[in-house]
Order: sequence, then structure tokens, then C-alpha cells
Amino acid sequence: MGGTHAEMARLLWGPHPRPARGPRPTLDLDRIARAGIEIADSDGLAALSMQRVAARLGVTKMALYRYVPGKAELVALMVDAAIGPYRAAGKPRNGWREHLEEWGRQLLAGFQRHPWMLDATVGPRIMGPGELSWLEYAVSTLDGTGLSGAERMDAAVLLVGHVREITQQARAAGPTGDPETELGAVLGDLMREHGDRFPALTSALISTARSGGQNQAWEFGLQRILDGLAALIDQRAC
Amino acid sequence: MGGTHAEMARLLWGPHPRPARGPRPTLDLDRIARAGIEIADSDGLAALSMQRVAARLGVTKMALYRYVPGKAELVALMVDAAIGPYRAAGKPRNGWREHLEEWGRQLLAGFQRHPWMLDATVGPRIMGPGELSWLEYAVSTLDGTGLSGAERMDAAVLLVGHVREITQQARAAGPTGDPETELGAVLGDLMREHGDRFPALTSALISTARSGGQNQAWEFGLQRILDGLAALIDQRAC
DNA sequence: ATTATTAGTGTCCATTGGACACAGTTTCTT
DNA sequence: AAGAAACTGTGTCCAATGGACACTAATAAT
Repeated sequence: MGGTHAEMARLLWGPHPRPARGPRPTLDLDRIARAGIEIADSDGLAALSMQRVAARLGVTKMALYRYVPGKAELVALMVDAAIGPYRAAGKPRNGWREHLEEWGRQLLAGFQRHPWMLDATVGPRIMGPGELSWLEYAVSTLDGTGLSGAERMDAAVLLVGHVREITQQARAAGPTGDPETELGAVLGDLMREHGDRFPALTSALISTARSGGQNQAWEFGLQRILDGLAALIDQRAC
Repeated sequence: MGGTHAEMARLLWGPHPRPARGPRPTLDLDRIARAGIEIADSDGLAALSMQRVAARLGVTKMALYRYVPGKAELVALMVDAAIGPYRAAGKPRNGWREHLEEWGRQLLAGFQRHPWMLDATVGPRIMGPGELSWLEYAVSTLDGTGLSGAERMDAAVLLVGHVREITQQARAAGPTGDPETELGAVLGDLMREHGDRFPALTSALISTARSGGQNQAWEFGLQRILDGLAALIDQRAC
């Protein structure tokens, strides 16, 4: 292993000065990260190996270790490159709620473009500049709302959690959107056989049937969180 | 690989009839799962290998494959055994909010007892009876609140997402609770060096300083979600 | 007693992440 | 111009991993 946190920070945050001597490098961190992203996008994070990344770049696996101390660092680079910096699109005259809503939608879109980011962002880790810019924006929208610093952070984290959960659900449902994957079929069988042990669940699922799929779940959670925030902010304002 | 979803379901949901012929098995699924849990509890999911589980049971690695088709299935068993069925503790006269609050606290406690469950529950998968009983309870508390089936499910999922996010934060902060781990130190350095690029974040962190750590974040998100739910329920009731 | 099953073992294999020595390339110094 | 220094990509090697498969021993039905 080559992965201390300090190395990770240096890699994510630079600078990366081109060394003065020696042959010119064939690769750079950006190309490596993009190659990894392409693999993970199409075949999932489990299919990501140093070999495959190297092969895609026309280079030996060991060449990568000249740029990256280990696989964990490569994945961290991929995450930060895949999510990129947040670019606010809305007009700046809107209130915090509109901004956070748009922000959440874009974050969700990012996660769904790169579902492997779910697996890559579990556990303690160091965020890169891109990822941090997302957090920065979310927290900044809550400036002047009367929330404390910790509360503004907590609110952002709460939204991130929701985005992650929805991404996970969407991935389970498969790309079609409805649970007619094999997993969905197995789950159906399961409920048909053991449904009586889970009456509330069964009734909830039946009454659900067709009501909008995961998009509904996303909107529901988003609005509930924003409502909860609004309630607190209003209460503080009085 | 030996892991179709159907096999996973059979393994998690049984039945597991003792075969009539042949020597008596030395192990059973429960003991295997518990051995795995002990390893993951103490050394993390990354340290879980078939070899180590087998060694702890005094048996060869290949013996495990008589019980479990593959590692993925073993992990699924571990998850369901670790979280276990939900046992409602509160008096049944309370309202949905109290029940959900207690439920969330217990779920969080479970995740913090077995932090590796975070890594083990990413991606599409089949839930076991234990896990499903937690979902069942959460959904059942919302019966009769005027929420639709889908909404009741979404509410439960929302809370699970929050629990997961908090667990992740707590794990990053380390067992002490404050960010004085190496990771925390590196993050501090990072903000000291690049803080000017993230003014809102910096100010939020400074004003945070000492305000309660991750417990605060947990309570904040929990109450925000419950407030949001209450708002919707009240609105439906009118 | 024979036979069908089943359980645990031992051996083998491909793949993985990574360590390390080496040869070739480029720039700085003398 | 000529080393020397620093660096790059390659080739080889290794331990550990999940898993396939054949084999022996144990059990119960016939």
C-alpha cells in the first residue's frame, strides 16, 4: 500500500510541477483519471484494475505507479474529476430554496452519470477541490439564514445523503426505471412468499404499484428536507 | 462467481433443510456469519477473506463453499445477522414521530456497532428478513397518517439515508469523536492552505469549532426530516 | 453390504495490487 | 562536448485473493 492521507491530499490538490530532468511523461493525472472513469462508467468499479487502465492508455500497469501511489488514490482522482466543480446555473436572485433544489438536482445527475461514485465514496476519505466546491456552494446558499455554521454544514450533508440513497435505489431498479430486472423479479417472488410477515410493507407496495418510480422518491425526500429546513429558518427569523 | 440473485434469496430466506445423507456438517450459516462479523467488526470489511473466516472456524477455506456460493453471499448473510430484526422498545401508545425517532436511533446504533455495514450495503442487492423487518416497522408507523404507500416507503428510505451518512461521518472522525485523527489534521492543513477558495465553508467551520460533533449532525438531520414529514402529514390532515 | 449423497481437504489457477531492478531519455552542470 | 543526475516506462517477481475441481471419508437408505 502507498496511501497515506497526506499523499492523497498532495495528489488531489497539487501542485504537480513537471520535473526538470528526465524523459517527458507520456501521461498526466487527468488522462489517467479519465481512462479510469470510462472503465468504471461502462463496467463498474469492480472492473477497474490497474491493468485495464494501463491497457487503455497503451502503457504498462507499472507505469501508472509513476503518477499515482496506489489504486485508492486513482479512485480518489476519478471521483473528483467525475463530479467536477459545481457550476451554478440559476439566476442569483433566487432564494436559498431554489438554489439548493437546483444544486441537488445537478448532484443527482452527476451521481447517476457515474453510479460507481457511490462505491468510491464510502468511508473516511479526503475530498478534492471539485467535490469541495459542491459543498461550498450548498453551504453558501444558507448564508444569512440564521443557521449556525454547523447547521449549514449539516443541511448540506443531509442533502448529499438523500442524493446517494436515491442513486442507490435507481441503480437497483436498473436502467429501465421499473423493477423488471432480475433483482426486481426476485424481490417480487420474495414478497409473494413472505409478504404476510410484512403487512405494512406489502400494503405500501401494493398501493404504490405505479406511481412514478424513483423520481417520486427523489422529489419526496428533497421536498421533505427543504420543508424541514424552511421550518427551522422561519422559526429562527421570528 | 457463484452469485445470482435467486441463490442469494434462497440463502437469506431459507429454508435450509439438513440433507438426509452424508456426514453431519460441522458448521452452519449462523456460525459462519458470526465469524465473519467478528472479523469485520475488528478489522474492517477489507480484511475479510474466506481464508480468515475459515481459519477462525478451524476449517479450510474451501469448506465454506459448501455453505455459501461465494463471498458476496457471505457478506449478505453477515449484514442481515448483524442488523438483526428490529425490536420495538417504545410503548405502543406513542405517535409516529416518537416511534420513528426511536427507530432511527436504534438503526444508527446498529450501524455504529458494525461500521463495515456501510461498505457492505452499497449497490443493488437483496435484503434479508432482518433488514426487511426494520423497513416494515418504519413503514408501519406511518400507517394511517394519510401518506400514500410510496410516500411511506420514501420516508423510511430517507431516514435510512441519513443514518448512513452520519455513520460515514462518524467513521471519518474516528472513534474519539473529534477530528484529531490524521485525516482531521490533513483536512485542517487543507483548509488553512486553500480556505480562501471556499469562504462559506471556512466560515461555517470556524463558527462551528466546538458545538457538539457528529451527534449534533445526527439530531439536526433527524429533526429536519421529521419536521418535513410532520408538515406534510399536517397538511394532508386538513 | 452396497450405494447414493454429502462434507471437508488438498491442489491448482487466473487475477489482483504492488515492490524492485533496469535500460533509455532528457536536462543541468562542468 | 561530456558526464552526472534525475526521471520514465518496462519486465520480472511476489503474496494474497476468490474460486474450480478432484478426492477421500462419513452417513443413511436400500
